[in-house]
Amino acid sequence: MPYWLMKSEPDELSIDDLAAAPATPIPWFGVRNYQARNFMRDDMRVGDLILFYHSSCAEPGIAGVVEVVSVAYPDETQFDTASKYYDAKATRETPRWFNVDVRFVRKGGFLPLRRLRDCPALAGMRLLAKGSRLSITPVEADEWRLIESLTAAS
DNA sequence: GCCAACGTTGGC
DNA sequence: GCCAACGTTGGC
Repeated sequence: MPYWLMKSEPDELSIDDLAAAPATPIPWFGVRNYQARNFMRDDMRVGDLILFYHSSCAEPGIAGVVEVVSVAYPDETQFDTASKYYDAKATRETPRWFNVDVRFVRKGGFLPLRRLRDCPALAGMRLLAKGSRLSITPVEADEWRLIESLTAAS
């Protein structure tokens, strides 16, 4: 079972927002990076688990877990001229951008980025790679297990 | 607000 | 296809 990490700015969508409507599938719209899109479109499967990461905020870090509940389908916002995610080059015949739906699984003990960096066994995480800005990254099974244990202990 | 790093665009 | 310019991300 593959594991992932997805970044969200808590001002836009936080773990508490998700926890407030736990059964609701949330379309992960607005991804406008080809690598991140390809992960969703080509590699994500229903049931995959995702670390939910708070970025661009006072305390960045892992805030919880969500799961994939639909395979990827065309991101509706690319067709919406009123959306900031509108893409004039996308058409319904040849959509450019895709999103999966996710659903809340749990809110964990908050695991700050600073603590991830302190952990030698996590040094290889894609998230921590120098200059990495990808909003969706794969997580190795051993990284996932370690993060689970750190989260449980915090 | 700063700035390093990266991705995309577009002229040539 | 190259690459400079520009825009964005995201920690600090």
